[in-house]
Amino acid sequence: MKTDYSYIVEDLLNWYSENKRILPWREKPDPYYIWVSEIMLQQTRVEAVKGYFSRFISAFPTIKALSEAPEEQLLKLWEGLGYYNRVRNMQKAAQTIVADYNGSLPADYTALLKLSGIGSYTAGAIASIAFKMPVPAVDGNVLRVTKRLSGSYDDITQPKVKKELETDLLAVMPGNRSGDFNQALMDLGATICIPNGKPLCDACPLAKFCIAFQQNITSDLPVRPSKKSRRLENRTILVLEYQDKFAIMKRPSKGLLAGLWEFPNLDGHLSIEKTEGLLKEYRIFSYSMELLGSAKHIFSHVEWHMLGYRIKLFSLEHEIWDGMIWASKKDLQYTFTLPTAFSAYTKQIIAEKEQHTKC
DNA sequence: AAGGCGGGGGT
DNA sequence: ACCCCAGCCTT
Repeated sequence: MKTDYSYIVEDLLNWYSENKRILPWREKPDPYYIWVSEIMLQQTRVEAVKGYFSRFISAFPTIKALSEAPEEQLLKLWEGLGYYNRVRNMQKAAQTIVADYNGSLPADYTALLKLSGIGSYTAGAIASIAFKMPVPAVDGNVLRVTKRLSGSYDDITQPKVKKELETDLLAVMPGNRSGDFNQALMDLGATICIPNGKPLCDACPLAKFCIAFQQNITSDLPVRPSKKSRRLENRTILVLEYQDKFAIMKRPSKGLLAGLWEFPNLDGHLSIEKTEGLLKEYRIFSYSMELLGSAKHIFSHVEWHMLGYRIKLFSLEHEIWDGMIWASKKDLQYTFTLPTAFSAYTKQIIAEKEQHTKC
């Protein structure tokens, strides 16, 4: 079903000229900056990205610098932002750009789309904002705004629905201000036609065109089927300490939190007795143990209920687990990337006063 | 087409 | 609790 959006263009652009948000990546129209911001913004709110963007650009001022970065440093700069494959894909794309495009992003929608981590939304955003090409950039904001405008009950999780909208918007892209048009839809979605709570239709420049507003059905749109429920996992976290260093291990290279570091942890909630038994199996006899209490972390599709033990070793004669390393407090702060899931335990360590074994 | 993949803020 | 966020990749 085709929908005509030509009637919104002028009012939307006028509204954007007066009301656009001031954002760090809007200060200089460098395609590299636009790209970094768009990757960070995938499924992530503007407010969360602000603190990461400038630090990342300072650390890697050019695509070449990004292409050569050590993975550990990349992940550390991404720590807490989530969806860590985004930054690995971005580096892979940076290497392609250095090899195939002389270190500059191609001003070509199809070429952008082929780069790792760039889908139809991000290709459209870079092409229109950085290169002024007349292509749409359809994200969650744009889907919400347009489905309310047209009063459509389409399921916006269907790829077909997004493709149709891209076609409809392509037909009305303003040739001279395509980037502004795309960003206007997103700013409107983020500040007026908001996702949670009542939209601010009184302040909306498009209310006079909006079917959802006229029919008072904004709270029903857009339509998105409810998500699958999460599965619960109980885990036991071992904060092993020896001479002011802490045991950490690298997670597998695939799956949840791939390649990040973590405290040794086990499936299920282990009692004190079970944990003592486990330590005996590993031939650890000289230690003190303290119950750290529980912590919860919610991912989109899993929920961890964690129980922690702080175990201070008084002697260490042998390896405990393959691949385990001992990290100082500074290493935990500045070098290794630990997911936020463990923050209840890491924060406690970082906050402790420096221990002085001497004197 | 469906599911995996983080973390946080709003209601 | 449940919602969704400047989505993309793999299966």
